[in-house]
Amino acid sequence: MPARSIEQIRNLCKRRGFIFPGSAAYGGLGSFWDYGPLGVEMLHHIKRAWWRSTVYERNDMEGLDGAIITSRKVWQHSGHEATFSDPLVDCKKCRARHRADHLTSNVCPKCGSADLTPPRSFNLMFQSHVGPVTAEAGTAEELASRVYLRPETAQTIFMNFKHVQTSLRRKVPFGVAQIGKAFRNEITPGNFIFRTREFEQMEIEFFIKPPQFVKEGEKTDEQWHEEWISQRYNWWLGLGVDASRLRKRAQDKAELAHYAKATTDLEYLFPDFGWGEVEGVANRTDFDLSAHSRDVPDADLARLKLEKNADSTETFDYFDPEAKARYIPWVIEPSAGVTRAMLAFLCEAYHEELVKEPEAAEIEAIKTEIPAVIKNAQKKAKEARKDKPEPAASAAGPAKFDPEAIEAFCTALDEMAARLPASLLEIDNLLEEHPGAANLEPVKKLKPKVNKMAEDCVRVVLRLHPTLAPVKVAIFPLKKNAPEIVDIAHRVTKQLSPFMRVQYDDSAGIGRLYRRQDEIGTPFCITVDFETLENNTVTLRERDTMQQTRVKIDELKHLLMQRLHLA
RNA sequence: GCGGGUGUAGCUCAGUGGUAGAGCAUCACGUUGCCAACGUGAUGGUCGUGGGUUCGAGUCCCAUCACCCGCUCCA
Repeated sequence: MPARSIEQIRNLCKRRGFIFPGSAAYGGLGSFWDYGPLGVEMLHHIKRAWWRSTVYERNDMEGLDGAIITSRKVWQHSGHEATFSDPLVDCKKCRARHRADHLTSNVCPKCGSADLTPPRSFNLMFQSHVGPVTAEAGTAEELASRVYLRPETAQTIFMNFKHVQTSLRRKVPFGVAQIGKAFRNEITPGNFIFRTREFEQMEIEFFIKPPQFVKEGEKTDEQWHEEWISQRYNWWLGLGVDASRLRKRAQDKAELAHYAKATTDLEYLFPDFGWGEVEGVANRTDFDLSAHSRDVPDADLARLKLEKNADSTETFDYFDPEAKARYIPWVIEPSAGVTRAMLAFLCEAYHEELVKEPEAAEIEAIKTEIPAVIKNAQKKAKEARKDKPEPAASAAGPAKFDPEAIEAFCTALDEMAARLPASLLEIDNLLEEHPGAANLEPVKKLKPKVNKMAEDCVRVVLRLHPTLAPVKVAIFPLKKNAPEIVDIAHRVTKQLSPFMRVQYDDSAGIGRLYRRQDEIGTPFCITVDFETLENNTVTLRERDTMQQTRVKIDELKHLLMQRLHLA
């Protein structure tokens, strides 16, 4: 069972050095996060896996790394400046939100109240200025020096379409991949690293023939779109996401962005907030390249609802030597979030498992206690049903005791109790999370007992795909007071270090050392023991199965490189 | 931005106006022959921040910030 809540992931991330709150010493800065030693490893692995699959393993892709700070003109002509910045006012009384420039007076059109917030600019782009500027906002001088932190990496790919095409002598169809940071001043960030104001994208602009130039037997824009959707979908599955928690969802007409002919989102089923977009694959047509081009036929401008671009010095077209024609290519854009990917992979990998049989006597004690809890709960449910006409469940909030929830809770608890001890973790979770369990006194008494027992018998393990694991191998001496064993453990560490991230640890008993590594998803642990002294073999312990095999030290590197997909 | 909640040691939390606490974690020493062992000791907190009430504030009041939940928003 993957993570039950984002909170679990957030705690683990902080405790074990994946992700820390940003600017923490000064009280934190809303929704900015710093990636710790393990987080940065994982980010690198995600990005490398993406780059390998989209650039190295194809023959029709090139890479790019564009500047983050970009001319204001880029975003004027891409359409972002206009669509990203409305001055809005809120009515404090009825909470309706209106565009300030649509108001005819200082009165809310909905309820007539004059109690409005001052207009706030909802420009989602972070801006700055190049050079020393003292000019007042909005003046020609200020606008001339204004720059934006890119809100997506895509536009810098468009700006470089011709550079890449000519310098690498590419023929359409081909694509350009970019990984990099993007910034959006989101009104409502949240859900840990799911929506943040600073984030990282992995984007591809794949340039293809416009429909009218597609010949018999060549792929249409729709076919390319489909191909990329399935290509990208499979990438997620290949890195360990279960198909039951990953879906393709085609956006309907109303949802589509102004530039897109079609978009399919890849969504992951997160705990707490459910399906969330981790990647979008859009058919952007020739909108973007046309928008940045100087010479575009009027008919195309009209079709794309674009103004003529007098600022641009370029036309982003392509001479097709076969068709002997010049055209502005269409674009398929697979655009994934690095940080969202990390959250999805962590949620997917998080598991709590029973690894020890609980004490039979304690299980019996709980078994006898549960029927009493159920009986009491049912009594409460009955009382609550009687009280229902009371205003308990009114606008003030949900009732303290919801009879239906309580009954559902009782049914579930009864079923689980029959399956003890195997269901210990489920019961622990049920007592903690089920709405029907809230506020019940006997539950409050039972909870710590179950929780304690569960904690004693459980291990937390990140079943990360080996490619994504921040630490690949941990190396322990079985006994840290045996110098000859410690010595070999150090030597093995040194031997493997150039090829993979390894961790040497001798600061606890062997069991604890294993658990620590399980919690950060280390696929393999190596233990140097007394047998090593006799025959030069070590114990190789696997994270997922906890099984141990003996491996010759000489063969370790080769074996690990294979098992970790490094060779 | 609105409503509700939370904020005390690295983590989980206790502490209802009178000397800042526990468990876990971390570190050191000893012990330890494979899945969260044990002993001894140590480190660690201006109680989110700022103001106020009070002889005295972690505790009461005001403001502010951050996070969580729900709205709103999300080209």
